[in-house]
Amino acid sequence: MIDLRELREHPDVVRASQRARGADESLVDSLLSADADRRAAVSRADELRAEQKAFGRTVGKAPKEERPALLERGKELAAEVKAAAAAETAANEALTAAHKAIPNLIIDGVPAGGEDDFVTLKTVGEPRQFDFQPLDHLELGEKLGAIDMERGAKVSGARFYFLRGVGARLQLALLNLAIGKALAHGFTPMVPPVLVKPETMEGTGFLGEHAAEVYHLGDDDLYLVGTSEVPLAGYHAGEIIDLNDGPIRYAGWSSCFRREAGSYGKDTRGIIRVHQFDKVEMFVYARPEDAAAQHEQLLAFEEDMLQAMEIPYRVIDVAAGDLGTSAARKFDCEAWVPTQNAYRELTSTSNCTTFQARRLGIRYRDENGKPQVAATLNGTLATTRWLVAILENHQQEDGSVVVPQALQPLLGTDVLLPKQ
RNA sequence: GGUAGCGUGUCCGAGCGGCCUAAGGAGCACGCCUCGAAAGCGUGUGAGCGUGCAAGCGUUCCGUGGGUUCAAAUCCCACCGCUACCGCCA
Repeated sequence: MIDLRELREHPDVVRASQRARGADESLVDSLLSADADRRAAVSRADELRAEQKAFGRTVGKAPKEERPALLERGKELAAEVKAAAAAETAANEALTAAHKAIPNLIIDGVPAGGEDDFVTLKTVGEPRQFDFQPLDHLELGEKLGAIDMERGAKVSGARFYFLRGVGARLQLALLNLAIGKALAHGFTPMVPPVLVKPETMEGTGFLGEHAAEVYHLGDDDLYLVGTSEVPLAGYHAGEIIDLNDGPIRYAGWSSCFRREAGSYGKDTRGIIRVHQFDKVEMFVYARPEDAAAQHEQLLAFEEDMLQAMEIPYRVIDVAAGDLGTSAARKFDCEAWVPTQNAYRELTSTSNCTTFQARRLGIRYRDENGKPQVAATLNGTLATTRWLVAILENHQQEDGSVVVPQALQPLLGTDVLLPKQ
């Protein structure tokens, strides 16, 4: 949720943000009037409650014979207070609805427009020229005995898979490397719950436009997380955290679950787009003034991992209309996938400024000891999808795959060989 | 899953219908005392919302949500959590 004080003082900034996102500008005026309505309702209810309270005290002190008359007036007051309280509740609900309808304010410099209006910030490495016909990751994975989609489908359905043998080991090595690097950067490793309560899922903003993406267990009213961002953001919900020693940073390792509703027919081959995958995710709580610098750092850590995998990639500044509700800015790293002749997203880091923390009630004390809303950020350090880029970019003509140097100690080999 | 007990401020803990604007203690902060410290003494010590330039004022918050009442931390109902015991279980 955006800052209402900011909205009252600079509604034009909010309008401009909406415009850049291609979102509805009139929502800004709806929110302004809902805000004014609520404040009027609060004032009225407060006044009536004060009157009732004072009156109630006089009843308590009054001599018995005067009470019946006073009780009469008391009942009237009670009815008025009840009505005013109901009006206040309604005004609050209307405000919340209008408030949730507006996505985060974009940061200056974010490109306007939709999915295709991103700006490429840099390109690192050269796409490799093959002197043979490269295989796609699934063919390679099958030759290596690393990926089994058919049995994944047999056991669980479409978009499920087994990683086996060197495939399973490759993923474990990759995620371990990510955790090791995170640890070296001062992150606290976390293995979070992957089932969360409605209020946690709601608070992180995933039940808005992405509601159809989320698995829900009806019998228990719990949600399967699509990223450990959800439990890691919920971790400090409702708390006043201590940021005096700098940002609080976690690296979560979890399985992630996505329904992939609406993506029928897209990326149906292999493990690019699946219902379940594993991920190491960075999550940062920071003072708002430190958020932009933290964002740059998260991006740098992602690039460091990609470089360790020796994969060509580019970094894009995602356009406003493609940011999602909570993000004020988002950088994606896209790795070169040879058989698709395209860059595909491997990491995504978002600066959510105070938007997510406001909804979750995450605050810190400023230098005056006053509680202030914190900023939150997140970024990907490694996922199952990385295997696609690793396998394809490092394949050799005989179907073997060279292991990136950084993973060799973890795998105990410098090359993965096809099964005979 | 069942039964019982319990959920109060940073923490401990009293309170069991109106004087709760929440006792008392601990902790913390500041001041006095001291060469310095401890002890002692004094003062202060939450969050949200509204209003105001501000000091302040008003209101809400005693696990959560409903209800009873002129009036609820206090009574009633439901839910959640914790603890103990019983049952079941990888």
